[in-house]
Amino acid sequence: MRIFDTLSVAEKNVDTTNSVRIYLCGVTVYDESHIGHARTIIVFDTLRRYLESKGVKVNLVQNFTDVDDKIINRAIKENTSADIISTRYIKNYFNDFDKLNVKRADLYPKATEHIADMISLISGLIDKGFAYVSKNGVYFAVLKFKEYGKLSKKKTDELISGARVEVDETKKDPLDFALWKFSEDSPTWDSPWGKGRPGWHIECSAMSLKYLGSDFEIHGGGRDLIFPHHENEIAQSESFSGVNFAKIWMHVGMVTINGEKMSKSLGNTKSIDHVLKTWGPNIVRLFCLSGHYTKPIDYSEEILKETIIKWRQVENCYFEMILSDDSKATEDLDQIKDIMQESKTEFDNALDSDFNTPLALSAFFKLVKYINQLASSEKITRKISDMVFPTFQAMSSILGLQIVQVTEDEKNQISNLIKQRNELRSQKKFQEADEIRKQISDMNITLIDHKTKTLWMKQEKIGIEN
RNA sequence: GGUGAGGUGGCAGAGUGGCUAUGCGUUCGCCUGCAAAGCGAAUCUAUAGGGGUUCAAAUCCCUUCCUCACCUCCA
Repeated sequence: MRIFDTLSVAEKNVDTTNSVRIYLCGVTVYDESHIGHARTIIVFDTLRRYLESKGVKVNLVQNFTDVDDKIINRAIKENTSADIISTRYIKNYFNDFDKLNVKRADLYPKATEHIADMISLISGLIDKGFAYVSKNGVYFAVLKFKEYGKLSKKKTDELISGARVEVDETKKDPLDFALWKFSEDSPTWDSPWGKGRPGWHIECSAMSLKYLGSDFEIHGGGRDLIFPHHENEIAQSESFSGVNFAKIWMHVGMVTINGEKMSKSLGNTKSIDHVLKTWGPNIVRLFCLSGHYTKPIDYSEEILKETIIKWRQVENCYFEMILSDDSKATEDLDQIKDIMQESKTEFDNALDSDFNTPLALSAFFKLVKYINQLASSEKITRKISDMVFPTFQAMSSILGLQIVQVTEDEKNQISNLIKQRNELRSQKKFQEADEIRKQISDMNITLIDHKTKTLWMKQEKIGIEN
């Protein structure tokens, strides 16, 4: 599998001989998550599912930033503690992402639980001459790290001339960034240099080094983290360890709305709670995977509505398969097998080639469409379904799609009602038949009358349609 | 201003030299008691503008215009 590496500006092979270690920069827990966060996390969830489907062991670590000025400000505003705020939004995070069918990472380290690791990393950097103590805190001396700017392709002299660097007289150089900030206001921790709290960047260096080592396979996050966050992580980590940090830097494009980046500061976000209520998890996942992960995708009702139609086709395909029977239709198993395998090969090849999910989706939909074609011409049989179903399931599962499940009781109840209805239809008692259809539709079941049988499917309820 | 990524049919979105994906939409049709869903056919023959290289370019080179992101916290 090849993935585009931001650092070398080229596709690189992911080494899957041992386990694939992935560090994903998670969220700062001071507010609800939005669909921008969801995209990045769904991309990595799908990547992880794909690798695991190939039998590759994945070790995914995703942090929570639970010490930060934004959290503290929110706590002050609500007259409560930072701890209560971060706990609340971590809970909120899991609630959202469980609903989005995102598999839990192997580990969710929190910054506040790794203060000691950060302190020892900072000490190491001071000892090696890369960091110094000043009046306001401990700073990383950017110019000591010769390769600074290699990820974001920025030159240090141009950065200095940029006027927006924080003015702080106590720093030796305006580019230097804080590893530890002195503070008397809670929350604070003791350190060899004085009471305070860690800078943002050091937490990811400390936690990734601790759990994944100094040269793990993939470090990921949103594109907006390239500078300064990931640039600074590289400076810290490589200065400390003396070896190259992550092998591949994988960055996910932004979700835009009306062509503009979705962000808290612009106030144009769509919360996960909102999109789940409006579109549901499957539509959101399909949407997030509908463009190549390196490019921006635009959130618009028009596109999301289009996605509903695609999702209905998947549902249709699923129910056609699970409810197929031994009709006498002629089968050409070999041809069907070829089409099925072709679709899966295309799917895998697309993902192997820089995780091209839109191309993979088109391969998946080729199979879906083909099955629906067979079904439409009443050519689908139990044998065909049994053959195709595992491949369909494999792809759905990699994409993290979940079709509404039905119980045996429901199945029996529905097939009884359908029998009654068809009886009435054959007697041309259409009004009564329609009443039964209404009854069935109240159970969220859609009927499809084929020539020789009536198919039913339990469709996901999509908020916007009601 | 600097750096990076882009500009593909009505829309979304693949495609790094030749075979011009895929999906949605639109029109007509099949199926149906009606519907819904599904399916079929047709439609669109697109590659920001201008040059160039080549037998051949969306794909390579030059140039103009435009968009977005980052340069401050951000997924």
